[in-house]
Amino acid sequence: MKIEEVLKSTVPMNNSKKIILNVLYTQNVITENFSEILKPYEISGEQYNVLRILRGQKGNPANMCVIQERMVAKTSNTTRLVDKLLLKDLVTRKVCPENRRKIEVLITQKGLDILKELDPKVIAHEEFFSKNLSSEEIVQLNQLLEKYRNQ
Amino acid sequence: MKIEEVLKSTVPMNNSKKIILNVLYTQNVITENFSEILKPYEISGEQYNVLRILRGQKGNPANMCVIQERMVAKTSNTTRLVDKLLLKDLVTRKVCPENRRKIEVLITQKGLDILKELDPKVIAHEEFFSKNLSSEEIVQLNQLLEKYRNQ
DNA sequence: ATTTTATATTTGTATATACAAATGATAATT
DNA sequence: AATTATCATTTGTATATACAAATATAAAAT
Repeated sequence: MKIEEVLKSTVPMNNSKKIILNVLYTQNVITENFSEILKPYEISGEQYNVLRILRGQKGNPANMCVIQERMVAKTSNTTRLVDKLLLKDLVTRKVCPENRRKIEVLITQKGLDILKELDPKVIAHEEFFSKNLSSEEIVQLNQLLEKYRNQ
Repeated sequence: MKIEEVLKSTVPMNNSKKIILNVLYTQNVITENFSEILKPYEISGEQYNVLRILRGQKGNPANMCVIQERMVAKTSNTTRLVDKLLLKDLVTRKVCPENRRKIEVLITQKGLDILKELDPKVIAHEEFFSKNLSSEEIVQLNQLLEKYRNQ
């Protein structure tokens, strides 16, 4: 559906505004769809993001600032996100012995197990949308978004 | 910047995942940039969205459910958004005489004045990003996002 | 050695969002 | 006419987010 129909726009809008609304609305659609997948596991999208970052570390601990700079939403409060994951035993947290300002966060086996169970569902989610596009269009969309962002 | 660089990804990712992350990250960049514009006016992006919907009504009142269905984020709590706008005298709210379940929300002159003052800044914001693309690319990006969303 | 600056993280607080339940009004059914 | 169903909105509550201030440690400067 075109963005004007989605938002039942009464006034015509130019293509620059349409991109903004299309990106915002598409993000909403993606996020809501993904939340449904995560619901049975009782973790939020942001918490999932942290777990993925930790798994990507391949056994090495990540500090809070490393997690932060790899998050999609850079402004979210990493401390409290890790708090939530800690309560569910999905991560461990300890003070870094070399630099006691830093915190070392590691994903637990339980965390890895949940990610493993989620993996096929996450791939299905990604393809649920991208299957509407040809492989050329997929590449093109990524390029256009990256070009669009570059101020 | 490519999305892998932005998120300092250690593991390679396929293009379907890249689209998800590109959309989510681009939304964040747009929203943060726009919040800066709105900051001096002390309204949030969602509140601005409501004001735009009300102006689009061209003098006709909008009910809560009309506002809701035209919002970009359909899940936000319209009642409380309108509460905030009411406190700042940017809208009026009264019970619809024909159907007392409904609420009629109208933008005030003060609301219209703020929108008018914001208009050029909003257009500049839209073009700040889209200026990176040719007019063909702008059309293409809109088409791809719309096609991508269509399940 | 002490002070200053920079870094890493946490905490406080106000606001926003998500979702279910409650309220009140109208329409449909018996 | 009374009951039930539907609709429109609000409210309660728990959680999330945004942003500034506080804390604690380390490094640099005096």
